[in-house]
Amino acid sequence: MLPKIRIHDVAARAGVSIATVSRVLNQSRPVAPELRDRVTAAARELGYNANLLGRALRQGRSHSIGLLVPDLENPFFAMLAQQVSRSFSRSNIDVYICSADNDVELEHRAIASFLGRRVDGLVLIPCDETLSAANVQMASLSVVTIQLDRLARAVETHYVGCDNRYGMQLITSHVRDTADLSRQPVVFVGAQPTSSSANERLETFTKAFPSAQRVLGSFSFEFGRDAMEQLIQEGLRAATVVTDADVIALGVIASGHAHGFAIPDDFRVTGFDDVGVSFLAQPALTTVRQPLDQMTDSIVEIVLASFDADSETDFVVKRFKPTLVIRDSSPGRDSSRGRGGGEGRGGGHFPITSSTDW
Amino acid sequence: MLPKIRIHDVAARAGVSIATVSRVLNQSRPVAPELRDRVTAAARELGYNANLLGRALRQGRSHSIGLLVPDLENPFFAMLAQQVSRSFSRSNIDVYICSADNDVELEHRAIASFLGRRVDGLVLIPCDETLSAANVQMASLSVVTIQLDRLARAVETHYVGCDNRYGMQLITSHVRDTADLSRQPVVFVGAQPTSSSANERLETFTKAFPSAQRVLGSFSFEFGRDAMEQLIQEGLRAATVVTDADVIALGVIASGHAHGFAIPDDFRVTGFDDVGVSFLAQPALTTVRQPLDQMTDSIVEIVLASFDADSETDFVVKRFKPTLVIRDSSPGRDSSRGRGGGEGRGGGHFPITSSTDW
DNA sequence: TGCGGGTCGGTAAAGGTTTTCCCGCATGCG
DNA sequence: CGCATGCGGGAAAACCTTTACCGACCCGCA
Repeated sequence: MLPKIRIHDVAARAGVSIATVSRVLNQSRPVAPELRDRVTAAARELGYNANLLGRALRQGRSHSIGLLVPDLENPFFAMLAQQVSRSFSRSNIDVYICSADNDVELEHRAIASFLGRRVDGLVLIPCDETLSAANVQMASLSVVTIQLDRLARAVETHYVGCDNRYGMQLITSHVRDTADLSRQPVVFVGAQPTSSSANERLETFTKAFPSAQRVLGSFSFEFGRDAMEQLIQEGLRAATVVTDADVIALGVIASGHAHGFAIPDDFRVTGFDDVGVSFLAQPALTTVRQPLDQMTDSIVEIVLASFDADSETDFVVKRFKPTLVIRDSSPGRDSSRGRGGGEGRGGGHFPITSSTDW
Repeated sequence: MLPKIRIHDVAARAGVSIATVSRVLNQSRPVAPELRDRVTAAARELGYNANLLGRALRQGRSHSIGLLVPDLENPFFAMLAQQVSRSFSRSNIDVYICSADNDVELEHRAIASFLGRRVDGLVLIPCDETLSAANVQMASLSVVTIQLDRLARAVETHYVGCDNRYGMQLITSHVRDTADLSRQPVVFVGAQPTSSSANERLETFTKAFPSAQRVLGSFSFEFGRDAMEQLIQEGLRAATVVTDADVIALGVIASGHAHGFAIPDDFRVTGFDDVGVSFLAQPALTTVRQPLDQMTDSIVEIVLASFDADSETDFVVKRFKPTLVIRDSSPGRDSSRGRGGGEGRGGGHFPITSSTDW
């Protein structure tokens, strides 16, 4: 490996002091044009790449933030991660992503590392509403911390997420309006309420359908499939299956198909999140979409604001309204459009999107 | 935010020198039991968290590696990223993930940042076989660099991937063995050969079916859908659609369904990668699976080896054999198992897995 | 009792950068 | 012509840690 060139080498080559080099490269103070040119030339010729450890150590800022997700294989978190990076790419802040692999212990290690490396901010999607509290707490004591999507309530931080209750109400209203509940009773298949999102969605569902059967597990394809498997085993032959995540819904649909049932004729199914694949499921999945770009843009805003304002500002809590996306897995009353579904998310245009007043 | 405690503070509290504290915390030299206890106690009480910037600066090692993926929304890369993290989690090396968002310019910035932060290694999935070469080159000059899945041939580095030619041959043999090609002619839908994976797969396919029609685009659901849309528009009514990625295949299937075709009766479809959702597509997708865990384990091995061996070792090139996973989108001759597909990847057991001698 | 060697603690340097502080020079104004 | 001011450059401190080096002490042995 090539010997690393230090700012000292550039200074020597340009025949100036290291202070001058630093000033030129960071434009932190005006430098005479001639020297400036000599320095830039020297830096270019040597292929100088500043040691960001030294810089960060001196400045007390690393120009980076950490993003910790519970699990990258969950397409919703992958989308979220991609979108966070994208929103920050316009600033000069690097985003570094870590996966906690759904393990509170790994989550702890990752946060400790991030803090040790002096990230300027931390965006966390806590694994567990209660067990992650200590981890989030640790983070928030050292650096501006934003909880995303999921919230460990025990500790006060900034929070950006969607209004899960509202989202689930969109679903339950839709179901009530369009399904024949006597023929297709409502069943809930969702994650255990160990995360705030799951909690809020489940709670809202239960309020709407207090006596409905509920099967609880994890946010995964496998659980959705297994839960449906179980329901069918128990003799269920028709239902409106409300889930709290697209990944689960996709598992449910797959299992339904595997047993020869028709969707939505036998089982109507709804999801949550509007993950990439959902619009090309068979049939395309009715779901609720979170405005990810707005959410992640507001994260950038919070982080940047925290840099200027040394003054202790209040914690920002942003809950974005999701929108209902009706597709064929649970069609609306005017389901006259046959087996449509070619519209997709590619063009960004969805013909049927309700945003019911609240 | 709390004022950060430095090693100096711990030393003061324990009534020892900072050297002693460092020695206790890193176990770099024996320390008298009594002092040791005083130090650990002090560190715990103060909640000391070492500044890893200072440590890295001094040691010349950051105990971290960077992983750069082209796009996290592509579930294959998300899987890969998760698996890389997992393989490294047993070592004491942190994995930091960045997305290049399919942009060679962003890829450059990300690599430069990683290098500036003095990562101990870099795992790269280059965006583009040729355009990324300069970026990979830059990385490989400073730090042990491993190209993963995709290869920018122009620059010599370690490489870990799967044998794409072999994988595509598994597919083409399977197609030849099981499809009625007079009724369902072969069509290829895949990514432009701007990445080595796409290139190798396309080339192998073309060798097997020189005169087959080919539609080229990008590794995305949307492209798969649009390509199929186009084919149907052009009058295609039945075919064996070979793709070079599951994401594309899923788009193809969706579009086929949208137009009322039956799969595999009208269109047989095959994928590549065996991404999480593929087994619960309707019908479950025939594809080729890469042994991800072996691949990422070997990455860890290469990185660790590069630490000990100061001697310049040869570049490691590992191509793992993928395995064919036959499912219902392109069933084998003995398609007696109805609409099976409930087996999934959950249990890790796949009844039909061929690993043809080579 | 004296001395050599081993053990362990402290002091200080080093790692690469930014930034404060100071100094010299030139310019402008009185 | 003298003084004040301002601009721009350099020396050195600071950020936080690890580690090489030194010195002190203790033990055992002669």
